[in-house]
Amino acid sequence: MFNGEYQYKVDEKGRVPLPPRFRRQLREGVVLSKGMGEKCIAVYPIREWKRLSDKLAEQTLTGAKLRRLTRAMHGYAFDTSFDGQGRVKLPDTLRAYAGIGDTAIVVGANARVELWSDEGWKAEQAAAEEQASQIIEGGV
Amino acid sequence: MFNGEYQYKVDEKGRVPLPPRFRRQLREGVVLSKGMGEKCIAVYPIREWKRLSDKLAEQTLTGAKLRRLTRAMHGYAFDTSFDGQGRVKLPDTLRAYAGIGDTAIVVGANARVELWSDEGWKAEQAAAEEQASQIIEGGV
DNA sequence: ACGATTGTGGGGAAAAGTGGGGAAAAAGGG
DNA sequence: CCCTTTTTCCCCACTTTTCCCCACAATCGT
Repeated sequence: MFNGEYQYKVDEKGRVPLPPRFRRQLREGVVLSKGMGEKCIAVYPIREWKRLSDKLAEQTLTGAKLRRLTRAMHGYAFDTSFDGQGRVKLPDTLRAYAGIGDTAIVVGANARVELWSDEGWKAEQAAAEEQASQIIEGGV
Repeated sequence: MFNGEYQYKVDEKGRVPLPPRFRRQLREGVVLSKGMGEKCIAVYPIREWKRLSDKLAEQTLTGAKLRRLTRAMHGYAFDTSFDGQGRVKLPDTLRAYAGIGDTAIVVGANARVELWSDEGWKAEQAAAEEQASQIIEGGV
């Protein structure tokens, strides 16, 4: 269970610290991947990643679709771990995809962690707030 | 289990490095073949190749179909290994088929590895992402 | 106020990416 | 069949990048 929002610098070597509170749950390894749909990097504990992977594998898909899904899942995935200072190196492709420059917003999102650029996160926040108010107005 | 996306140069002798993290799983030998359906080169660990090959043999397929599949599988297959620097020589036919010029994208796709041209991979990315988001939105 | 933890930076050893040389093998022509 | 030419394969070498460790300063908690 991850929550909270943290801002960190991305150093010249492309490393981003993970919040100390998160580290215990991520010690066994992490998988970086594209945030599905959103322009961010998703960080999964290795176990959670396997769970998702298995779940998708259960889907009975044939031929081309299965291959595509496999590619989408594993092609963007990158398993790694953090260094002694609790930092992970971001692969260039993912960093570019999320538009992360020299600062990154680390967001706890329940079972996963997300990494955002400042601008991306602001936009997402705005969108989320908008949607939330709509739902609340509507009577949930 | 292969994952991640890497870009490499293809040198003048047609050699492509395999990502170091893949090498241990490929040390016993690799089989290069046509990506089934897609315009890429599939790279299988020799064991995985044998498994697929056996699976194909078990299938109760009638004459012509079985022969076709067998040809498709083995006709373009090329078993080889990588050199001391972790590079494999791409057969010209496969290289031409995948449209690989002087750079190649190496993609981990679970049990196999795929080699793409820059353009081919971009196109496939778009298609795969589209489909994946549909499946994910709809299911998990 | 003090100690422990954390954010940030950087140095250095090791590994990886890239290119090329030369021997062995294969192919081709006389 | 043999010699020449080309290709293949293995190894060496250089440069860049990566990874792991140490260090300092700021912060937090007690």
